[in-house]
Amino acid sequence: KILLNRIGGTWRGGRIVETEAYLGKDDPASHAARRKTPRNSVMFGPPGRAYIYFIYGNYYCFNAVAHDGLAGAVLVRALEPLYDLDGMRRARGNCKDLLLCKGPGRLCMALEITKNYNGCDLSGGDLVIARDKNYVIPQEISCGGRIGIQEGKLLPLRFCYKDNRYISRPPVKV
DNA sequence: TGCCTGATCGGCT
DNA sequence: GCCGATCAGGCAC
Repeated sequence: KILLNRIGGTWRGGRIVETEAYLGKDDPASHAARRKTPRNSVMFGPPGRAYIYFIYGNYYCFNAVAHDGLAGAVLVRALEPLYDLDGMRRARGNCKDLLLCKGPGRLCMALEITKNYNGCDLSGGDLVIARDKNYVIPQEISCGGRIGIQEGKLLPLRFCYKDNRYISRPPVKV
């Protein structure tokens, strides 16, 4: 799929090449591992919405809510830039094109995704996940450990195109 | 109330 | 590979 944000009438975004799954109470790394709070409430709601949170005092991370009836979401960790690269370059400052969307914080900067989008429906607004019309040949997808966490790090819940140059880090064996 | 940790990045060594 | 910036949430007390 592709992730797009319409900014000033221009669609900006790219192909989703790296994701991580976060489950509910059985996943200690998930924000939904414990009770529902104002911060994580979107993860407990209907699927197809954006769950966006602020992290490390500096960055945003974008997730798509997944399960219906169960808490869960998919973190989008990297995009292959496809649309409005000039807009991404402006939003990211002086940065190599390879790095525009290479990481969850970076892709939110490039697409100007902030907590203002938390809870929005991803199927028909400005921020959308859409079918990739240029998707042709399925690349090999690897499955491994998630990045940046301690608890739950042995669960094989990170998925990325194996040899895509835009993924944030190589696959992690678990 | 206070302390600690974290789904990160960029700069520096 | 290491480290600081920077802050919200979770938890102990």
